[in-house]
Formats: sequence, C-alpha cells, structure tokens
Amino acid sequence: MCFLQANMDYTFNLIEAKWRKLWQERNTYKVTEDLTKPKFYVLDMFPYPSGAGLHVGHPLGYIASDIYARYKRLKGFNVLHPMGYDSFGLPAEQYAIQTGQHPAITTKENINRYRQQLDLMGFSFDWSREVRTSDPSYYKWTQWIFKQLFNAYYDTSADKARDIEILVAQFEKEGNLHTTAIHDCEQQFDAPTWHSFTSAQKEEVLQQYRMAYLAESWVNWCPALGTVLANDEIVNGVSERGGHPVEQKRMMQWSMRIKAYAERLLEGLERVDWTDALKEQQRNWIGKSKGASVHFVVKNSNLQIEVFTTRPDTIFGVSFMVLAPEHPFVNEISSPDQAATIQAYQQQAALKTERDRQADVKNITGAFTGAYAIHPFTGAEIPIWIGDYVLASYGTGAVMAVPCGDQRDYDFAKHFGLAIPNIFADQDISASAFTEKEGVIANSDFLNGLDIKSATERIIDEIERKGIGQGKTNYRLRDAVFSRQRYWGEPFPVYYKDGVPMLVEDTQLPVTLPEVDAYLPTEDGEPPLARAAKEAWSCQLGDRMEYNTMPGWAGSSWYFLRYIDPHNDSAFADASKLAYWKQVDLYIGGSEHATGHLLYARFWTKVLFDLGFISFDEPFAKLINQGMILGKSAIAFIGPDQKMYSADMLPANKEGFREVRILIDLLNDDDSIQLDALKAWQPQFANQVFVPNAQGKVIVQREVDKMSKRWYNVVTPDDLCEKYGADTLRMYEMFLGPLEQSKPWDTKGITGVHNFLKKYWRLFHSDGKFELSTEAPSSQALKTLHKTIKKLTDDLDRFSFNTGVSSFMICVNELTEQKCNNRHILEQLTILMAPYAPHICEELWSLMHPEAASIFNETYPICNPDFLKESTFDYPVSFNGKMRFKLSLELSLSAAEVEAEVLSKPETQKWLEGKTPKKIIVVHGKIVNMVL
RNA sequence: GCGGAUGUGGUGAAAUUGGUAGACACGCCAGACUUAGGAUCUGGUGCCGAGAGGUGUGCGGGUUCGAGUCCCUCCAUCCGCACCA
Repeated sequence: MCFLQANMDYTFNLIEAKWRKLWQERNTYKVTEDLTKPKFYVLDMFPYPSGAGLHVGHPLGYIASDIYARYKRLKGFNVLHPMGYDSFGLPAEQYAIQTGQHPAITTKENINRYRQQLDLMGFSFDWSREVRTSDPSYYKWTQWIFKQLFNAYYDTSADKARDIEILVAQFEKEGNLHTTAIHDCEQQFDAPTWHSFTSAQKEEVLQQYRMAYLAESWVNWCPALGTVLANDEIVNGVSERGGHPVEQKRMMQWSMRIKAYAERLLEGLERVDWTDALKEQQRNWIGKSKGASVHFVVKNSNLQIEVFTTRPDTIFGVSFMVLAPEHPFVNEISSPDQAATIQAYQQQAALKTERDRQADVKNITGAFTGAYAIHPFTGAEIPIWIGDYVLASYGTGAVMAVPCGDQRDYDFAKHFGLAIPNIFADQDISASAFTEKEGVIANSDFLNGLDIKSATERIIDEIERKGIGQGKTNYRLRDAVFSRQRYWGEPFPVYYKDGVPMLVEDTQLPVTLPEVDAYLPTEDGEPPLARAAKEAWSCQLGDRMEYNTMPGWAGSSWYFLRYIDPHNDSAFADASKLAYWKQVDLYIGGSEHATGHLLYARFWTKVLFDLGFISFDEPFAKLINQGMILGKSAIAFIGPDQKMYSADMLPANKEGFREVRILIDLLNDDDSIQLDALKAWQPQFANQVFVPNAQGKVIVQREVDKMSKRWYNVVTPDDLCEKYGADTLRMYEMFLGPLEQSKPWDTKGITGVHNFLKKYWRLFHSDGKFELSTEAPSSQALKTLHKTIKKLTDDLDRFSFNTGVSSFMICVNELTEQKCNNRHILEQLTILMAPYAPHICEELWSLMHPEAASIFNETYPICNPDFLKESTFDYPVSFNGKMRFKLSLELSLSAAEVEAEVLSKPETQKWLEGKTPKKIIVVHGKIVNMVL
C-alpha cells in the first residue's frame, strides 16, 4: 500500500456513514409547505415489512424515485418524498399464531430492520412524515373514512357520491319510487311505507344503498387461513399467501360499492399518464360490455327470466335458454319429472370449486328443467336448461342461447341435440358457430338484410318499444368484500344494537385493536376479535362490537393523503395542506397492484372528492411500474445413487435424478460449489458424496426464479453496500437496463460502475491531494459538460435512468482524457450527478464548499447550447443506403455545395464505378446518400 | 381464446422525430506496471473472410433514396384476464 494513495482513496464506507449522519442531524430532507416554490410529489409504493428484509430488487423503484425527487428539488421544486409501512398483514399474524408473539412486536422489529436497510441506501425520504397503517393514530382516520363511506350513497343523476341523509330525506318524501341511487334493493316503497318501517327495517333498506354496506354475499372462503379473500388475493384458485385452497361460501360481509364507480374508474384512466398495459388491465378488470337486457316469460308461470346479451341482434337465433345452477328460479320452474335430475346436477355443481369449473371447460354438462320460455318475438316455446358454463355472478346468471352465433351455446346444443337455427346470411355453421362481428342477419323477420351493427340498434328499439327490456351496459367488476376474519387489521368503527350496525362516534375513534388470548377464530367460528374481553376494547357499545377487521387494502387506499399531514389529530389531513400538495405527481411501484391497490385507491379518492374533502379525483397523475429483479437460483443434481453430480457430468438420460436448490452464497464465481460450505450449510449435505467434473469441480445449473428466501437465491443490498458502497449500488441498479424491464440480478457488472466512481473521484485529486484548477475552463471541457447536462436532463425527463449513468461514464472518460481538473466544470458535474450518487457528490461538494450545508440546496445546471456548436460535421456518405466512408465538411456548406464536395472526392468515384448517380440525397448535417 | 409487452453481439444494453446499428459497461484477447491485488493504464473485440470485401437487429414480405424504428403475415417468450353471455 502506497502511503501517498491514502488521502486519495475513495473511502466510500467512511464517506457514506458520515453523510448518513449529517443528513439526519441537519434535517436535510425535511420538507414543509412553501408557497414560493412549485410543489412536486414523488411517491413509492410503501412496503409490507416482512421478516425477510429487503433484497436487491426492492430498492430498484426507490432508487429511481429518489433520483427523480432529488433532481426535481435541484430544479427548484418543493418536493414531497415520503416513506412508510403497510404494516397490517397476514404474515405477522401467522407468525403470531405460531409463536404467540403479538404481531405489533414482530411488525416493529421488521420495520426497524427495513429502516436500517433503507437508510443504508441514502434515500432522501422525509422520515418525519413516516406513516404506519397499523398505528392507531393512522387507522383512526382509516376508520373515519370508512364512516364517510358508510354515510354515503351513489346518486346517478348527480353522478357522484352524496350524503346518505339526502337519500333519507327523499325516502321520507316519496319513498324509493323515483330514486336515482345505485342500490341492491328489490323492494319498492312509497313515503308512507317508509314511515311505517321500524328503524331496524329502515337500516336494512339503507344498507342496500350505502357505499360501505353489510350484505350476505358469496365470498372466497379460505378454510386454512380462516378468512375471506378478495378476488385479487387468489392466484390460480389458491390463496396468494400460502397457496391454500379456496371455496365459495355465503356469508354476512362488509362490502364496498365500487361497482357504482365502474364508469368513472374507466373514464379517469383517460386522464392519467400510466402505461397502456396497466390501463388495459384495469379496463379488463372493470370489464365493460354493452348490450341489452331482455325478459323472457316462462310458460305457464308469472315468472320472467331476465338475460343480458351483448348480441341482441341474434335474438331470432335463440333456440334454448341456460340458467346458472344457482339461479333462484331453477327450483320453482323445474317440472316434477325433471326435479330429481336438476337437483342432482345442482349438487354436483355446488361441489365443484371455482378452480375445478375452470379446469373443466371442455367437459360440457347441463340438465333440462322441463320448463319452457316464450320467445318474445316469435312466440316459440324454447326449452330452459341449466348449465355451469353460465355463471351466477355475472350478468343476470341466465343467458339466451344462440347456438349459431356463440361457440359455447353451439357446443352445448350439439352435445344435447338442441336445434341450431342459422340467422346469418351466407354463413356455413355446420362445423362451428359464426362469431364474427361483421355480417348480415337473415331468418329474423324485420332484421333480415341488416348488418349486425344496424340490426343491434333496431332490435334494441323494438325491445324497448315492446317494454320487454332495454339497452344496458354491464360490468364485470364486482363490489369489493371488505371484511376479514383476522386479528391483525383495522377494527371497524361499528357496533351492533339489536342486530343493527351502528357507527362509533368520531370522538371515540380510534377503536383500537383489543388484546386477545389467541390470534385464532373462536370455537364457534367467530373472528379472533370475538375473543377479546369487554374491557380490552377502547370502547364497548351496543350489544357487541364488530368482530371483523378491514382488509389489507384499507390502509393503503389513502396513505398518500396522510403523508401530506401525518400528525394531524383533528383531520386526516389539513385542507390547506391538501390544497398545496394535491395528488401524487409521480408514483413508482410494482405492476402486481394493477387491479388491487391501484383500483381501490382510485375508488376512495373519488369518494373523498365527491364528498368535498379533496380537490382531485385521480390519486396518481403519472405511474411507472418498475420491473422485477429476479434471482438466479442454483440447481444441483442428486443421482439415483444419492451422489451430487456436477451439472456437466449428467448422463443424457436424467432419469432418477432430482434437483435441489442450494444457497447461492455457497457458489464460486464459476458456478462451482464450495463443497465444505455446502456440507456445513444443511445437515442433509453433511456427508454428501460428489461426482465432480474433469476440473474437479461440482458445477450447478442456474435458473431464473423470483428472488425469494425459499429458492435460496436472495441477494441483499447490505452486503453490496458494504463491499462497494450505496452510491455504486444505486448507480448499478439503474445501469442494469430500463426501469420498467424485469431482469435477473447479476452482480458481475458492478465493478464497472464502482471503477467509474473511483475514476470520477480521481478527477478531483492529483499527487494524493485534493486539487482543482480555478482557471477558465477549456472549450473542450465546457462542451463535454454541457453535452452531459443536456443528455442528463433529457434522460431524466423521460425516466431513462440507465442511459443517464452511461452519460456520466462518457463524461468522466472524456474529462479524464482531457486531464481536466477544472473547478467550475467539476462543480457543475457534481451537482448533475448528486441525484444518482448523493454521498460521493455531497462529500466532494463539501470539499469544494466547506461552508455549504448540502449540495441539494444548489441549483441544477442548465445547458448552454453555445458550447455545443460545431463548425464541421463528419458526413456519412452512403451508396444505395450503405455507408462507405465519412467526409468532414463545414456545416456552413449548403446541400448543393456538400453534393459538389462529395462528388469531387476520389473515394466517391471509386464507389460510383464510373456510373452516374440517378439521384443524390443530401440531408444537411445528417447524411449523404447516392442512388445508383 | 382475448388483451398487453418484448425479441438487437458471448452478456446487460444503446440508437429520443425513419438518416453512421451495437454507445456505455461486463466478459474475453494482447500488452504495460506490479510484492498477481477484485488496483491502474494502453490497444483490440458483431459474424464470415488472410485481405479486398461480404453480411447482420426473431422469420417472411411491403413502403422509402434510406427501416432496429413505419405497414402486413407468421414465430417465440413473458405478463394479465378468461366458460363474462
């Protein structure tokens, strides 16, 4: 070790620790409302603090948002950049069930660990604004918002949510006969009837109008977890967490009337800057389809079956009807001779889980009810069947079957030998249904000869004229179940009196989570909160408190609003602060929340907007989904002889071999296993016998998986920070590729970035000393600098973080070549780079400006195009589009002069081979192309 | 099946409005220095070819003076939704 190098070394560990401390002491990242500056709100999706800690994938989005937040700050914006924890959740509860430890304790420990790891990365979060969804001072306001939802209904005439009192006033005046409210209420009543209701009856009616309501509904029940799951918490028919089977069950549940917002949730997508992929996912989830609802009279009955169809134009092709097995009419209409068959089919269908039904698409099943419906236009009798391809939960749970125009109806008809009348002109339907959207209708009375589009318009007119239905829009989106039978979640601000749900007064909020003796359901299946003793509740009202807790998405649906005023005890946030910060300008997070969190947060935002609490109805103006960083698992092979084979020693026939994933920390750089380390790792390998390759090594096979503890492929940021520093890790993660792209983690390239930072550091040092020149900068250096300023600004404005890192490398390479140690140039470069590598830049800035508190109080450099002006350009000269040579020419030359210059060169003559070019294209400052 | 995205060297990738394909970095090759250290520096590196040159952005076509970029057909991979009437 050379003595002189000591001062000169880039001692990142010391530098980073120093600035972590100073930033905290100086409150560098604390932000308050400042009306003199434009605001900018940069938000990360807050993490669930799991016991596993952060791996290198987690900070990817945080690094990007941190760079952008710092950039905006240097650009003169007042930047809100907060962080917090989505700290209610299932893993802490399951851990509590296993160990008896209170989830609050585990959660706190995990949060501390997260905080340590986040601090290590040098993020510019204003930690004074931290929120935790499991903190009573936070969930007080989650409960308060629930109350607003409970006290609201959706009025279609105003197209917004309103206070339920307005609806009650209407009921008192005229009942619900002319209501424009969205509801599930089948009952019609006038004012006197309303007044005759008991208060319990009134509440029962109102529940069918409230935005947050109690109703019996089909839910996804997970017996293993003892709770209800939302659709988006189920993946491939099993629970997202734990992979347990899920079944359908009818239960009394709190729900959110998100369906009321279906149209506005669609419309709002037009006004936000999100990717098409994400918008499409939400559109898909909302699932709007236009068509008509039509009533079919059942023969010899006063029942009418309502169906929804997107193809009313095909109504003359209806040859039978199919009801979902659960349809309420089925038992009533079944003829006595068919009743047994029908019941058997219903039982069989009920036994199938949703997953089985999905897996069993090709197997056509159904049963005839023995009943007939009357075709509303032809008067024909059409048989009514039941079949499980018709879903009770979509549309009306009944379809008019048009076998010639729908493949499922076609298959059903073929299978059961039902008629398949053809209503399409010149279409052959002998092999399959005609499902195209372009065609001409035939055999359809007054629709004959019309194309599909005009036939649709015509038939809807006729249907409405006859009073048997109307044009209708249907949505796939279902109301969201809001109850969970769990402990570790927000208690509801609700109690029951004589079975009627009542709200807890604001003054009694929060209803805090009571202590329980175990985090499990009671013996009679009540949720864990039912275990709490009366005294354990912060308030105890009515006959009992609500025992359910809120789902995980409750707290995350509004947390971005709480950051604006996190310590306010009299409102979820102060109105003037909300008016200043408004919505999130940039939101970065994973795409896995596309149909969960991102939809619910939009929904709550719209409700709060409608009720006048906030001034915007879309929470996230711009959203970027960062890609996932994947892990590269190490797979070793165990042969039938129980020996571990090197991956390059496997026989062609791998029969009898099994794969085991081993911890990637046990590998050498060449993917060979450190055998002794493996033996020490797990007892099962203690006496492992190996079959090494010719080099005496046991090689593993690498496979890309999600980065996860269970695949033993986790790389933590901690080790890399220790080894290379946070600045290197930050820049390297950005350098990996475009932010949105998923990519497997590979540490190999990190030295490149680390060497770059060392090279940058060396620009400021010579002969072991910090030394800069104060002379006027060379024009060459100015050009390099301003080129970089321009590139970096452009890159950041389009969120291209990876090319930004390249530009810094190019800049430092050029300055090194120029032997530039000019103070002005390096100051500007340091400000430019500070968002990416805050510690090293802050350190160098403090060396240049010992009096300055922070480089982040400086102003971002602006490109001066004068320094970039060129007088000459190397014209690429191509022949038939192929570049052959370059020619340096004055940029002042006109196109004609360029052409003349090029033609005068011997190289041109060589490539022309004596021919005269047919055409010569000269694009000034770009290219010359000769067409031969 | 429907919807969305992606396909470029040995590797990660760049090319922002159609204008020099492969910037930057890893790796590799050769060299310098050195107490071989994961330090630093120099040169080279798409493929074929000794070279001149040819060829090259998943396949095939098209538009254009000129296509990684625009249009059409197909293929592959990934993601989301899915008996949605």
